[in-house]
Amino acid sequence: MTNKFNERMYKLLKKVPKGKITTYKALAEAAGTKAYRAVGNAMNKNPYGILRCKGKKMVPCHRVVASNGHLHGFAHGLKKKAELLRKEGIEIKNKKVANFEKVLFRF
DNA sequence: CGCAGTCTAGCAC
DNA sequence: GTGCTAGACTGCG
Repeated sequence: MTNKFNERMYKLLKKVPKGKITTYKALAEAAGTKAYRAVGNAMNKNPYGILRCKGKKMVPCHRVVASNGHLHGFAHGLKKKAELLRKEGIEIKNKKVANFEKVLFRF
């Protein structure tokens, strides 16, 4: 039905600059909801996966982590996402964001 | 660690 | 079309 929730997530996610990340909580609250679960669900089940980062619609789900900076079971492999994040300047340590607070983007 | 709260998508009837 | 289940979460006990 309404893609509004989805679009909101993507928009907010796109608002996150490179080398920065955000959390499900931040996205949900920024979207005006408390459904942190729905945020992750939208990323996973919806058409804008990380693989769409080909220059069109870019939804860097890998830039979204749990509230504690921990990389929760992403869809395409935590390892891949960890490397991607590291490439953007985000340090990953044991599947967690080392400098989480430093790279965390606040809306 | 386990339960409750909140929302979307998918499958069943 | 309506109803129930599952899910990449968070907060509290």
